[in-house]
Amino acid sequence: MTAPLISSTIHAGAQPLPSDGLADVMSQMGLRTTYARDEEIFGQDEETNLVYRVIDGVVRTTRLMADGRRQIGDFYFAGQVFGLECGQTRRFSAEALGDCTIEVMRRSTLESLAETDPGIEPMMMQAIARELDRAQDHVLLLGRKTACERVASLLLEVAGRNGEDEADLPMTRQDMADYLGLTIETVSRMLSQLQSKAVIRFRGLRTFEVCNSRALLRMAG
Amino acid sequence: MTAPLISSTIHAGAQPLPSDGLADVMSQMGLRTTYARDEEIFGQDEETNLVYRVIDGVVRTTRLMADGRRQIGDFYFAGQVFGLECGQTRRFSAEALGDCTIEVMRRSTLESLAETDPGIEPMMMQAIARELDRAQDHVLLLGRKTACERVASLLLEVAGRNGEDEADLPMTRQDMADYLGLTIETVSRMLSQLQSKAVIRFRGLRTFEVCNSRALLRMAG
DNA sequence: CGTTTCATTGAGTGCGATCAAGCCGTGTGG
DNA sequence: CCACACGGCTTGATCGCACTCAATGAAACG
Repeated sequence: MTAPLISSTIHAGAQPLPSDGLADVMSQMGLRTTYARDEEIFGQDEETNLVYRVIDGVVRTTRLMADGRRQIGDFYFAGQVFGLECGQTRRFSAEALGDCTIEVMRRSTLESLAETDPGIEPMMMQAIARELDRAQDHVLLLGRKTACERVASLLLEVAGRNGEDEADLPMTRQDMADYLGLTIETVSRMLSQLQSKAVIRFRGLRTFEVCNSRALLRMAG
Repeated sequence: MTAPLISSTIHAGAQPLPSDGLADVMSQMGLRTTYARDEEIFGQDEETNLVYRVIDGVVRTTRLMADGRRQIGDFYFAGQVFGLECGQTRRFSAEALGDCTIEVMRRSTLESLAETDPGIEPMMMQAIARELDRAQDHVLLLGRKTACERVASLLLEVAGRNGEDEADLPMTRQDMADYLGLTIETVSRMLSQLQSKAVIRFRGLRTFEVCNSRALLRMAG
């Protein structure tokens, strides 16, 4: 029986948003900003002197190749911290999927807090650890899963986020495609296919219901 | 001008191996073990109570899907730390590519050191940060690069490792394929193609020379 | 109502996978 | 020493999944 390498020493009280320790600290210090749909929150190659947290809305991090090919690194939902990087310059840009409220704080503030509070650094580590776990799942998805498995995996993730039977896709088909390493047409076809197999059912373009979660889980690989 | 979030407070002296701060600590405490080719160093779902460092040889981390599809997460060369995870159980297994010497230490030892030495935790963070950066590069490679670009990217990485004109591929074609999300046949074809374009030239099956590094860089995307 | 943007669907193509044969270096036993 | 087997790699032929190109449908918006 070993203790976890990283464990928060600050415990959160009741909170309106899903939270981790780092989010708690930020909520005491951060300034709020709003961003419009597709507005850039930070750009590739900018300095990493700010750390962010989603209050409302959804954020994506993206990377562009010279010829315009785009890869989405991750999506960040309400309560999640993003933009905490270790290097000097950003490796991704971040944009608002739709209208967003974001909390910002200086990284240096976090650092000086860490000098007196020994609980801060493990928390930052945990935030990065989550990034790493997700990136590694992403690698398996992109390296070895079929188009159908990729789409099913994303739907599972989104559906798991709000435990209800109805789930909301906050991103466009293009965003899904750029996250899954596919094209919009393939994403659309796989969604239709999953629907024709009665695994999911779409209510609107962005709202779906999981009809057979066992099948969806199996199809996600 | 902001200070880096993570900066080592212990500076390495002259060392025979490429090193980071964490490696220095381990070299004072770790026990050495040898592993034969393809021998498992740790397995998926094991506890994460040990941390490793490559002394000699090369290590790969791999992930298997239920039906046997394999994805290699990364390769670790002499001097690099691996197996430092944040969760309780391992998300990858690790095996020796060829015969290997590995240094092992208990994670709990590292943790207790961290309590007295404030330099340890930033160092662990840096080790994880490197993992994250590499995982994110890997995501772009798998999500948006062509077969040729993927192979070129890997060759660049390997060639960059030893600055000489001749570089050594420590892994089999199958390992390359499972890292790049391709098949051995495609890897082989791309290597032949790069050779026919006089971008690289093979001396043996595992030894190549970069003839046109500009072209290789361009082809890596 | 028209315009614009986003999504679906169809037809055809092509990149990388699959299936299969052969090559080559290495090791083993006669 | 050669004969043979074996594993790793290459090359060829063919297949099929996902991409591309194109048309249509469906919302959102002025």
